Amino acid sequence: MSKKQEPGAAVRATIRDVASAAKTGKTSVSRYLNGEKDLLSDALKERIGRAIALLDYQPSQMARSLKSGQTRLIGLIIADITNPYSVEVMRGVEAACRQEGLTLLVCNTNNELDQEKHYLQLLSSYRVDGIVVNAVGMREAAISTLQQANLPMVLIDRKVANFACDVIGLNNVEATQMMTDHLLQQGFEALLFISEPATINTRLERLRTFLQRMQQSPQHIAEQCEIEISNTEALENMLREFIARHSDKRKAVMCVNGTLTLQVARAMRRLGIVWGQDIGLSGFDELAWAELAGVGITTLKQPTYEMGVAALSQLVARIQGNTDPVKDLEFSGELIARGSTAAR
Amino acid sequence: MSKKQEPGAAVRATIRDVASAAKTGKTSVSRYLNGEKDLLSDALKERIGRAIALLDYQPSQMARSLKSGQTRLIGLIIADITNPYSVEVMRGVEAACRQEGLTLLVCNTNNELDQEKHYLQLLSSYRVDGIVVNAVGMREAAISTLQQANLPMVLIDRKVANFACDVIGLNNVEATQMMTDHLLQQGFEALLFISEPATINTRLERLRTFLQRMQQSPQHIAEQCEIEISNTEALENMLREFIARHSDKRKAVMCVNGTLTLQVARAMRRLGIVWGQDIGLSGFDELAWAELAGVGITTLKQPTYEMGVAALSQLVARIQGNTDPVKDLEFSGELIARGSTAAR
DNA sequence: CTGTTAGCGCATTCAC
DNA sequence: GTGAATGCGCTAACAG
Repeated sequence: MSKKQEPGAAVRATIRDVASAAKTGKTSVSRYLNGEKDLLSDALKERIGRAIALLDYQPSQMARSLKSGQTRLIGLIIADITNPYSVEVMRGVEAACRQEGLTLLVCNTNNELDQEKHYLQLLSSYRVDGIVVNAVGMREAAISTLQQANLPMVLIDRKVANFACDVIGLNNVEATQMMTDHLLQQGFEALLFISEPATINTRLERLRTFLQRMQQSPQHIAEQCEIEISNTEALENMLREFIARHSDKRKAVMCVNGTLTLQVARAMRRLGIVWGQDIGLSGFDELAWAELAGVGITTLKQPTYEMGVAALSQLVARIQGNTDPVKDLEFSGELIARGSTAAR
Repeated sequence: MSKKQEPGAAVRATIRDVASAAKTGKTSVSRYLNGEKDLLSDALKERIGRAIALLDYQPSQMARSLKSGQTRLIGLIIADITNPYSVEVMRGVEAACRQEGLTLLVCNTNNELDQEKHYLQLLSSYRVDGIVVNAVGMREAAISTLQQANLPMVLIDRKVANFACDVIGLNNVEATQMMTDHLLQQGFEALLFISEPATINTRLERLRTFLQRMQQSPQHIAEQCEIEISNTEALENMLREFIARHSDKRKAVMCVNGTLTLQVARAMRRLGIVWGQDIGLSGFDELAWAELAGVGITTLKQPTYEMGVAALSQLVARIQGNTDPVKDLEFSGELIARGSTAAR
């Protein structure tokens, strides 16, 4: 039973190898790596340093974490990495992690509950110090798993029912009012709120606020619909019908998020409907290409980066033992008006 | 010294706790979790199952991996998560991982060499089974680190000089020829190749092919320039001058990647230059909004998802001990012609 | 069928 | 200053 090795698996030097190569004990090597200080004689330090370089030794974080119980790792679970919104938030979290000397591990759940559960489980079992979660939904199935893993956690954008946890998100009421008021001010008379069927609080809050606001202007028409984002046909029909229904009025649509805005714009393009002319178009989430699409698309920009930073900051506080009551951190959005909602 | 606990850190039950709660030994619990099979009596299985549920026990992957030396973890290092191209590749890698029962950990280096080194080190020290890398650059600094970590690795898109490693990428020669030929066929007479200064092979190959192809049509003008993506002013000047220089000719630009195409389009918009009319516009990488930007932007679409799948597939082969000579897997791109390069 | 034992690689008392 | 011994949580031989 000599040092037989698998074809691909290289031999990893251990602390023991280094110790014997440096003709010393494991303790000194460990000290060299951590405490270091001045507890070692120069001669020993020299020998150990050479041995490490020679063997290309890398301490095993596995073993190290097992011993210490600390990983300095943060998990970020994202529902849809395809969404630029999420990516921007991630960048904020990442920058903040670096600041704190933490390392970020990102997991994409692809909007699937199974995956969310899997990653939650995984990160927990690897004993990350904390998790930032952009939850898939607020259905019950996820909740149990989330509660089960009782480690510091912060939610982003989407809340989870019956789960007490800090949440970082947009001030949806304020934002939706801004957007609705903007459309009304620009002279639109019939408004359509388009959303996906997902049962997330973000969608519900925006929709509710929209409807409430519209009730204050009974002379205007408020409609809403839910469509599967991938069902292009349904989307097209919906737009066509909305326009036909209000042929004599100035119409506008409001999309609940950026991904949807993209699909709606595409559908309009296919149908030959021109935003800013035939119809008003606006949506939540800023889009990098918003100004390039025809006369430009009006968006509601979220301070995504700052939100990411705030999420990590709150998480770190929890990790450090902060036990204040659960907080709901709401950020203000910014309306960026473009040609798609220009007044007549 | 009783069970004193830190404020935030919850007590995690260990296998020993479960064993004693179930009035049995650790081995049986371990068996229950792994081998399971039918080595356990029903009564014992019952007891253990209850104990696990009661204590909310979750085995520590740390300890488990330490013992087995296997993590079933794959690391993905991405240079710029902001780039939709990377995200699409990630989705392919992810799907393939799921297929193989592997778990993907994503790290974003933000195009910083330091971060790349850090993550490489980290993933290696956590003994992931393999790494898929979208390298920051091909400068020497990175190479040493890459070589140091001698664990299965596959490169995506960008090669690293002097580092023998499988690479999955686009067939840049073919793709560039397609794009160049397309522009010439559409009647453009002066072509400008715009790229970022980064020293990555992808850029160089595309540029080289472009210049070579243009040499075969001496009657046409070929120019090239490098600009910092964040330097909007330089970009605008460059465009203005190119247009002024060839006022009597049909002109077109070719952007080396999608991020750049976005910036170029923005700059044109600011300058009042209309693509498809004043100038031709095309770029590598498909863009979700390409058809929405004015008359549409011509792009060269890469089979990103498939590339991600292929990358993981090759990595798995290496992990399983495949020692074939290093491969260069090149995928064919697809030219998607849109209004921005329409013939007169 | 089930429990005891011995490490995986490392950090850490505690002696020398 | 330095090193031997112990245990983190878990798996796998090896006995009963």
